[in-house]
Amino acid sequence: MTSRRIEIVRAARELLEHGGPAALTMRGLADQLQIKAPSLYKHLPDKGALELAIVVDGFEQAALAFEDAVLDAEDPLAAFVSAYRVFVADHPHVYRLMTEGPLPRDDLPPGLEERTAAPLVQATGDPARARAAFGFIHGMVSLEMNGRFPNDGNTEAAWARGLEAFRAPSVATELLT
Amino acid sequence: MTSRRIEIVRAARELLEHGGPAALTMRGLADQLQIKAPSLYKHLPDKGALELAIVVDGFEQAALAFEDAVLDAEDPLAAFVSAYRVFVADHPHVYRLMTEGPLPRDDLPPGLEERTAAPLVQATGDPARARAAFGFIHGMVSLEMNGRFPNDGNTEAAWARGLEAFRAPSVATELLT
DNA sequence: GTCTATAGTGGGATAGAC
DNA sequence: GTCTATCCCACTATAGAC
Repeated sequence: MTSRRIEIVRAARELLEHGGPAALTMRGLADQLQIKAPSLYKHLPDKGALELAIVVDGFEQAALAFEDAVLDAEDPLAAFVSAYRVFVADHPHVYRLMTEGPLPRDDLPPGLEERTAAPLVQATGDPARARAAFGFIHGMVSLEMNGRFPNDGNTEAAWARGLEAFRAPSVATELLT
Repeated sequence: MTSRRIEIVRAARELLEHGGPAALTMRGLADQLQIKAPSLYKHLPDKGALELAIVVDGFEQAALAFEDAVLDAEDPLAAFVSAYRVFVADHPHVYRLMTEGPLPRDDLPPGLEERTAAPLVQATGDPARARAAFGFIHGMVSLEMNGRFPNDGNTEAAWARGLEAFRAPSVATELLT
């Protein structure tokens, strides 16, 4: 029924991923679909709805990837970070759209944000540590994405430091403190 | 001689800070200065040069603030973070311009980037730890700026965790390990 | 579901006179 | 250093026919 809408959103996402935000225009999207721009408005109220749909898709895909990564992992935080970095590397512009600017929480499917965050909370074992880890991970991928780090060995070393700092304490470690 | 250019850049910065990136247009800037838009092009080649000038100003101001904060501080990392958060809170849109997208390194005054980063390297005592701390700090301020965190107590707790994790080891601590 | 035609807005930038 | 006049571009979105 609304399968046309799904096709449109998927095409929009490809356009965004390949050409960045500047490439995501109603005209360009219509061209890609070999229709005319005004036809899009039969399926979507406006451009904001299109961007929101891309963001929701992104969160759903990320949630699945994170859940899968943490499941049965020996080191859940390392597994989470690895999955996170893959997601960002594969869809940098979608990630930007998901994280830059305010999040339209009221328009997101209920529970989606929490679901996406849950694997990290599990991997860190503590809400405050999860938040610190989230800051670290988001900052690192953002800076990497924008080419902010020299290409020496220090970036991987920095990742390792962060993992060490925010990993949920193991039983053995807890006995020692 | 080029004092007019300085006035223009300052007005542009105010426009950006108060109205966000959408408010920074050549027309709006001209209005603010009570001149006509084409006159701006006698002082600046194009809009890119204007944005670059704002970014350079931002780095210089940040470098000064960071250097001053770390100087003689009992806890240099805490002092650095505090100064960093103040800078971002005071100039969020300038900070965005400075950090989103690639950095035009070749057009920056030589040494400015290094100078801005130096206080953090000093406060962490190690390049890899500095990079991890930078990731953490940038991620935290970005997420705070975009209203990504619930307004519970966990955000300040997360800041404290990060400080603890990336602080340069004190002599006393080193003797214990 | 798609089209044509078009409105309406806003933006960056140049030429050439004063 | 500023002006007027203007160009050219791109975009979102609507009305109404097929």
